Amino acid sequence: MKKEKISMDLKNSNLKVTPQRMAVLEALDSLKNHPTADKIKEYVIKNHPNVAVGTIYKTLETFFEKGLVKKVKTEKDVMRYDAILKKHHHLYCEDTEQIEDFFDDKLTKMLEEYFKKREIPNFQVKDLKLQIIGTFINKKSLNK
Amino acid sequence: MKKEKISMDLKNSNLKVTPQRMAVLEALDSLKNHPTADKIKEYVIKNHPNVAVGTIYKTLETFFEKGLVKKVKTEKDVMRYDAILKKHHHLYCEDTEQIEDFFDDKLTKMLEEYFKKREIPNFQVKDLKLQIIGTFINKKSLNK
DNA sequence: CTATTAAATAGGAATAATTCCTAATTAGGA
DNA sequence: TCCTAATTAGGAATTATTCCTATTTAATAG
Repeated sequence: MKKEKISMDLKNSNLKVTPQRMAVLEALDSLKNHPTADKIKEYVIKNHPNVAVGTIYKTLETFFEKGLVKKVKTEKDVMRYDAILKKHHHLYCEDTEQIEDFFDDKLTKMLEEYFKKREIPNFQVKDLKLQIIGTFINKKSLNK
Repeated sequence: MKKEKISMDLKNSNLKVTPQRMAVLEALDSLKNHPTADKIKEYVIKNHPNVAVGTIYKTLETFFEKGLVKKVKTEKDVMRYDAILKKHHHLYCEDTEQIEDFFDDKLTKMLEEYFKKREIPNFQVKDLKLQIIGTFINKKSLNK
């Protein structure tokens, strides 16, 4: 069952299994597309009305420290969270807030290979994330 | 002279040349390493004590829209500004706030080539930025 | 099952970053 | 020199996030 997997994730990170943390993980699981803390808050509170906002922020920060979520950096000034841990890159829409995951093992491998050969002075590379900026071409909206 | 170049930049973007905008551009020029709005504010106000904070934010936003600066978002949740427009990538330190520019034309070209061949469904690529995450190896601090 | 205790949470106040508002000023063109 | 749309000052308002402390709770050992 899903809940058991979730509480496993928590235990593996030496975190106590609390309803609040479960709720945040559920939210992250349901809300695709890199929710803001605000969206997560909304979702959590819908199901658990008396979870404190501060708790949600703290929980997200804890998860981030333990590597259970990642933060997505954007040009906009709200932080967004990403629960998908498989290596991937992001497509950023120039015009909207949309951010999509972009999985491409060949690309990832190419980048890794590149930095195996190409040493950067005084810097040790640990992770590589490509920001692919552009526009989504939605066939339906061509006549806008 | 430098000031003339700056006011050219402004005119080319259809922006009026005002002392406030000159001051912000000067600040961006002097403050290397991706200053926060706060650092820019500090610098501007040192030289022009009665420039309003709102004006600085608005000016930065205007510059961003016109493409005179770029925004860099970090996991620490403050926006930082980047006046260097030559194509480049960024080195992010995992442990500190440090962000460095990383120029590598070969890398840039490799990525561009890759996306010329590799079409992404419903998405038109306009820009590619690599986030290189890792740690700076400072010889002096090895004995920490 | 119960007691213990360190960790986690509620609730809201405090802070920090950024945006918004309006009257006054100003740059650039006529 | 004048006109007008654009810009700015100054500060209030908003928004996102962090911080604080008394209370509660999950995990562990007995």
